[in-house]
Amino acid sequence: MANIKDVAKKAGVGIATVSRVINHSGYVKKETREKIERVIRECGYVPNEIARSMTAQKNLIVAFMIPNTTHRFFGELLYHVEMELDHRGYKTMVCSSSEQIEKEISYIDMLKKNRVDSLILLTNNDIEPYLDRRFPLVSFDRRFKGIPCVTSDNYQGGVLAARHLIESGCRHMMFVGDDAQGGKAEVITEVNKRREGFFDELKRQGYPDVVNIEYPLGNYIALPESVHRRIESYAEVDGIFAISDSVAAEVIKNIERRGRLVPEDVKVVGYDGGTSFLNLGKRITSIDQPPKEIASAIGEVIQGYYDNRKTGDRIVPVKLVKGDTT
Amino acid sequence: MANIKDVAKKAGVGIATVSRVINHSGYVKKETREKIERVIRECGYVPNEIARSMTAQKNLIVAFMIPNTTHRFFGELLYHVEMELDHRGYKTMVCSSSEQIEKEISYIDMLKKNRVDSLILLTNNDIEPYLDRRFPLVSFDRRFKGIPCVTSDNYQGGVLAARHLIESGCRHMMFVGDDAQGGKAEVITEVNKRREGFFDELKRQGYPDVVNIEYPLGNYIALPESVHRRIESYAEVDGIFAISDSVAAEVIKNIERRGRLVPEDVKVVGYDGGTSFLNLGKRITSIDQPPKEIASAIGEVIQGYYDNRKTGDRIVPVKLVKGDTT
DNA sequence: TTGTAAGCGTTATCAC
DNA sequence: GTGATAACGCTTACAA
Repeated sequence: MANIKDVAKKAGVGIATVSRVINHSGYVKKETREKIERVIRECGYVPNEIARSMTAQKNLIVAFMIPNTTHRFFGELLYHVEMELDHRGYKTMVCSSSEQIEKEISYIDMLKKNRVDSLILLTNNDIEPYLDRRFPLVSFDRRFKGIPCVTSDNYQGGVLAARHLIESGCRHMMFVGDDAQGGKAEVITEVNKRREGFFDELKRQGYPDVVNIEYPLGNYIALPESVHRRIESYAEVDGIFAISDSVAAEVIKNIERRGRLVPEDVKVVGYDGGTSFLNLGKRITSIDQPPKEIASAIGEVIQGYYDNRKTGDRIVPVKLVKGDTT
Repeated sequence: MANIKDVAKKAGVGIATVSRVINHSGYVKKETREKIERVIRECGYVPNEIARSMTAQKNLIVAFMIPNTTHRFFGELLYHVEMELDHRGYKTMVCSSSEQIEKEISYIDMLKKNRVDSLILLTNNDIEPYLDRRFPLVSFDRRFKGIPCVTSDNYQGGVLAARHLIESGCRHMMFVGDDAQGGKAEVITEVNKRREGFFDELKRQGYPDVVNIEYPLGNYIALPESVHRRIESYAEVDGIFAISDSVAAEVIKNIERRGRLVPEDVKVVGYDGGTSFLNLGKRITSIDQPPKEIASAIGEVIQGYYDNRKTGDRIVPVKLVKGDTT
């Protein structure tokens, strides 16, 4: 591959002039420029980005640390984040952690190594001790002191779910969701606010007795059989708010397997929305947290770092989208 | 951040010695090494990977060009590819194309720019003119002359689907799938072999009349209403093979909406399998193409390039996994 | 064993 | 307008 030196030699100019041409910087006589452009075309020269990163001291790569890309919402979020960053001229490095803190730490280390410029955090592990605020960090759905946080309005989502179930005539409510932090007291994610908002609103509206089904964070896909048994032991429950659409889908499947009908006997609201469960037989009524807008907010924070602007937290509004399960 | 020079100065040695220590290369006296290691620890020195790439002329980054990460199978495949590559010491850059050839071309250009070392191709566009065989390329589900191809055994998948439907008592078969190449004659993907295998096997077993519902490639998610109408116009059909699980899900939903039952009236087989539709109410009988093994095959090809070994095509076996739709 | 110095391919600062 | 030349932070001959 030809490099800038070859081009300069072939064009009979200095490398600085070639650099000016490819960067559209500084003054270059028209003829010189045209000559150089011709040579560049002739030898198919393309500037080496590694060398550029070397002098620029940055590589325009953003790492996205994510539990997996298998979970529907994560896949969607990644898609929009990549689009957003690409649009802004940055590349996205996927970093699936499989929820393992060791992998997460190794991803965080990429910042020191200059492998990536910045990092988007999405985790339920206790990585606080590994975070160095001197690096450009953004966190999704989780507060770390001094690090900008992007999140959907989880609390409001819980409130909306409560109101909707009440309006739909439900009287005995239940919340189903993992405890996210897996018993680790240090870890509190914004996702917990879905539960809080739900409980608070129900209390305000005169429904103080809500069943809370909480279980350790699993693999984001299947719900343990024991959880299903706990759910069905509350025969009077007629309104359920599940922490995510995938949990909702599992819950619905199980309820129907036991012979009760959704939404006739039990109504179910999930969280995530979007196209997540578009081709599921039954469309889940869900609190819609728009991945595109979340990605856009994340993009702004990242851009802020590149522009030496410090940005604050961003809470993205949610709305309830009615489906076939309420 | 401290660099190798700082470390050398603080330790009172030359930078070459520090380099030897961090790379475990060459001879270094024990005491010198220990001294350097202490200094490294003290000032938290970590080698700059950009600079390393500069000399190494490679950055250990692999680009994965993929239509999107929203489609369940793609999300899963990406997950396993990233795991596999990470395991081998390479980083994965996600490159969602949204099926746009312009984006794909810009991703291919990253090779020339040294932004990535190699590229995994997953596309239905006519990118043949943009591929330069001097670069390390791997293609998934698509043959390009001179480029190693990893694919599941699509033909065999079609055969298995045909046999299963016959054994399940179906007599009037249908294939439903996009034409992938969108009418572009130049583009023929391996995915088409699902159709071929299905038709061939049916013919061999004495079912020459198969309905073929073909439509232009869309967004991988929703099936156009017109396609649903074409499907239902064949009232005698009792066995359907869909090109993917997401298409199968759409087809099933529509059939049931019109009042026919799956699998009682119509049996449906999809393609992809895995955990893709795990939390769908009804589990789809599907040709399982294991993303983990595909990722592993891709990893081997990539590794081959780094080791200066040329690898050949890899066809990953598939199997039919019975669900609730047949 | 260890240090000096020449790359790696750019960008940017100076003189001219 | 333009061309040397010094960074950028590392690896690796080659000397010592």
